[in-house]
Amino acid sequence: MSAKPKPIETAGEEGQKPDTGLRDLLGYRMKRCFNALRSDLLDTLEPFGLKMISFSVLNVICDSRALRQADISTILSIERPNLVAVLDEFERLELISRKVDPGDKRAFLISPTLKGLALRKAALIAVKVHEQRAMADLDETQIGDLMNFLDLVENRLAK
Amino acid sequence: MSAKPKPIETAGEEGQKPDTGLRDLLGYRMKRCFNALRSDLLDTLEPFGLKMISFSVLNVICDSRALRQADISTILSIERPNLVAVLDEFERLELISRKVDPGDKRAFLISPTLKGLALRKAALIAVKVHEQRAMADLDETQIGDLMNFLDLVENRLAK
DNA sequence: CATATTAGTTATATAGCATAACTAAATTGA
DNA sequence: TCAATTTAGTTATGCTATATAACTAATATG
Repeated sequence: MSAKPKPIETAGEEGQKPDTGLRDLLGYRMKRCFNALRSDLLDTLEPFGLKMISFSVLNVICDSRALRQADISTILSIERPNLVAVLDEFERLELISRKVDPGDKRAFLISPTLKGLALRKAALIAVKVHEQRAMADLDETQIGDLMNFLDLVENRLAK
Repeated sequence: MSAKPKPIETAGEEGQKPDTGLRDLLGYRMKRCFNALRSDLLDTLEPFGLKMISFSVLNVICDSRALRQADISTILSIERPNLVAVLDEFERLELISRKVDPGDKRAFLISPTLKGLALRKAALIAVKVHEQRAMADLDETQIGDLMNFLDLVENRLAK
């Protein structure tokens, strides 16, 4: 199961990738892994004109209608200013609509258009293919464990 | 396998974090987790004047002496241009020395100074504390599994 | 109603990653 | 041998992602 290929690495042997010490660190492994995943995901999203953030934003908008911008920020843990350009672009492309909240004229209610819903559907399919490729060496149980471990670390560090 | 575990999501129940669909995606969870980890790690490294990349670079230099810059780039999977400023700063701070390779006058051999070795040692201790905090909810086996899973995903996506 | 808070925005800064193009030195191969 | 190619390091530059301060307009509070 967990049989790790312990590399001993006492002396003499100079491996081609002497990142030995760093390999013990979760942060280092996660950075490497996330980087590979991010790069592949960006390639996957490129045909849809989406990036990581905009993909996430579009998904949230499509899953729960009539959110306010601050809600989206909170849900995705992104700063409000960083959301504005994404929504501006979405609006320009007619993927979403901004409607003034009748009950609070400061706020906008964000809703997906049919075009937005269609784009998200298509992109999500592509992303799921990408994910299956990324996790091809893991079985269902391992995938569940991995997801769970990531949540545990994230929540542990949550301020 | 067509039975999608769709949580129906008709009406009424409005979860506080409706990132439902996204939660199924490894990329989304990993991004959130990595983000939390990265933020905490940056805080950890700040007293040492280090960032994620410079910390990694310093570690590699301290673990295997007399590397060329291109070796460091390859080991850490970073682009050569992005290494230059890091090494310039390290040199300025007298953490490393650049010596022309006698066998190839184009190349520099990078070695840590005593000051560099000391800084890396101190920073590594702090990082290990940070890591223990991050993984406090995981036992040894789970940590090993998590590391392994990350490697599997990274290697699967390696071009 | 005066004050404080909130929603969205603008401007700006930093970290990380990536590519093209340059120079000097080494390699190649005709 | 020497022209052409490749390689090591560098410079310049751009983009994505994240973060903060400060502004405006509207709302909430005391």
